[in-house]
Amino acid sequence: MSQHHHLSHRGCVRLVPIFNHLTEEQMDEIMQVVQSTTYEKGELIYRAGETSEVLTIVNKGNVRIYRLSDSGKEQLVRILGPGDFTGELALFNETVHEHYAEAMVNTSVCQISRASLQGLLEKYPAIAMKLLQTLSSRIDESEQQATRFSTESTDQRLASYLVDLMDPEGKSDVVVLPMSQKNLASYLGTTPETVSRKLKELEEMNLIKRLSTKKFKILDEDNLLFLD
Amino acid sequence: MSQHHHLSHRGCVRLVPIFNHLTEEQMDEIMQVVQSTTYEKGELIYRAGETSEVLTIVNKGNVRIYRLSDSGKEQLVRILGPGDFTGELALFNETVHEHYAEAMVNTSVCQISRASLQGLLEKYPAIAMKLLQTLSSRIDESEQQATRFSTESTDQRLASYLVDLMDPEGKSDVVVLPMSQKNLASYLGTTPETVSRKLKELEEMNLIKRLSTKKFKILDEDNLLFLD
DNA sequence: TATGAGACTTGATCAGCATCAATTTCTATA
DNA sequence: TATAGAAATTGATGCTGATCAAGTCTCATA
Repeated sequence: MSQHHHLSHRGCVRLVPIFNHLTEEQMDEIMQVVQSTTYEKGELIYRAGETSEVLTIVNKGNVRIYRLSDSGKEQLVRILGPGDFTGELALFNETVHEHYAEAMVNTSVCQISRASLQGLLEKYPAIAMKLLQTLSSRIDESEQQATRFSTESTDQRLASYLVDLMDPEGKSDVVVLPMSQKNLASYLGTTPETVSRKLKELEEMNLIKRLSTKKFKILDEDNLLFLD
Repeated sequence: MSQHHHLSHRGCVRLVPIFNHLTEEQMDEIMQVVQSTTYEKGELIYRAGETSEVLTIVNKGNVRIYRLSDSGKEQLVRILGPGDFTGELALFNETVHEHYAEAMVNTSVCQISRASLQGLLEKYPAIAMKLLQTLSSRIDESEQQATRFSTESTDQRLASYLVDLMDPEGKSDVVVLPMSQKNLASYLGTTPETVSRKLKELEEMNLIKRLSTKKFKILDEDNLLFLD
């Protein structure tokens, strides 16, 4: 693991929703206690089974969070971008990680220790509220994902995913897959072969149009959500 | 909705992990701000789409939390018992509920408003830590559930579920299904017919033995987790 | 710009499980 | 304890999507 301590934690603190509502002075105070670290593409930030004393916040780059099922199959849980954090389970519950966290590209993160965070929470209850908000939303997303797995067909999951990718303002009907079809398949709980076939089907039904390998135009949002 | 305000909130506050680490005086203080309410069997405590200002803590009884998928199918998310709480998404994020919460039997709950809770969090940061712990664990459970849906067969999910039911001390190898096969099917993302058939298969493989309708003896824990 | 490795596509096959339908068993309550 | 309504079982059938295999395409790098 390559660690470089430098002075640009500023981004981290300023970036994250859990801190960026604070005043300048307060953010400066937080910067005192965060540690900056970088990881090379492919490096693991943590592994399932390890303990840890820190919350990890992505500053620059992307991190792939995945799980192994009891039977050893890999499932992509989510992809972190700048401002997202991970490691809360091991941190708050003082247990081991259940995930693997892997840098997808060269990535810089900030880390804050349990003790420091606890101090901040006591001093600034607003931070706790932000954390509670974020975690509640994550529960919601994860439950929604579970519900989709258990009640919807692969077509529908893929179609919902494409619609979710559209920018919420609806300004653009062009979406770009943020990951390979292999990772997408893992995220959607299917295989790369099936993703490829289903994308083709959706195109044949004139619901989407492929613009390039990873770029698609959404032609008919309503019917995408109404498959079957 | 039948609401009875009475004086026995005591149980609620004493019961929940998020409060029961406090001193007697502190718990008394909290009792001042919680409201007790009862729901009859079958009553909805809240619906998806509603807003709400309260966190709901189960005092006595059971509450079924379920979701509807985009296409309208019902999925059981979890079942609350005494000490469990719900409503955090709508409360913390000031959005609408994404769930339905239904009393499975006559149930009494305590509710605490956003404003009161916020006050408590500021005064007692330890409560925030407990909430963060609980929510982190829930994320973990939900992600694990999603992973099981996406990577494991119905047999395996059912078998894992039975093993999870065993008391963690491993003192007893007899488990009792806490819900109907219909609800279990919904929880596991399958159909009642399939649950029935798979239970029969597991019994024919001598991995479990049915003692009564809802009671099973686990004969071979290791192989239950090693199906295939 | 050549080349190899990984990403994606396409085809053929087949197992798992949903669905529909018909009983049988359980259980709450009169 | 009788009985209706719900829950669970069992059977028959068909579809979805996994798997294996054999390509083709893309792109980073020498």
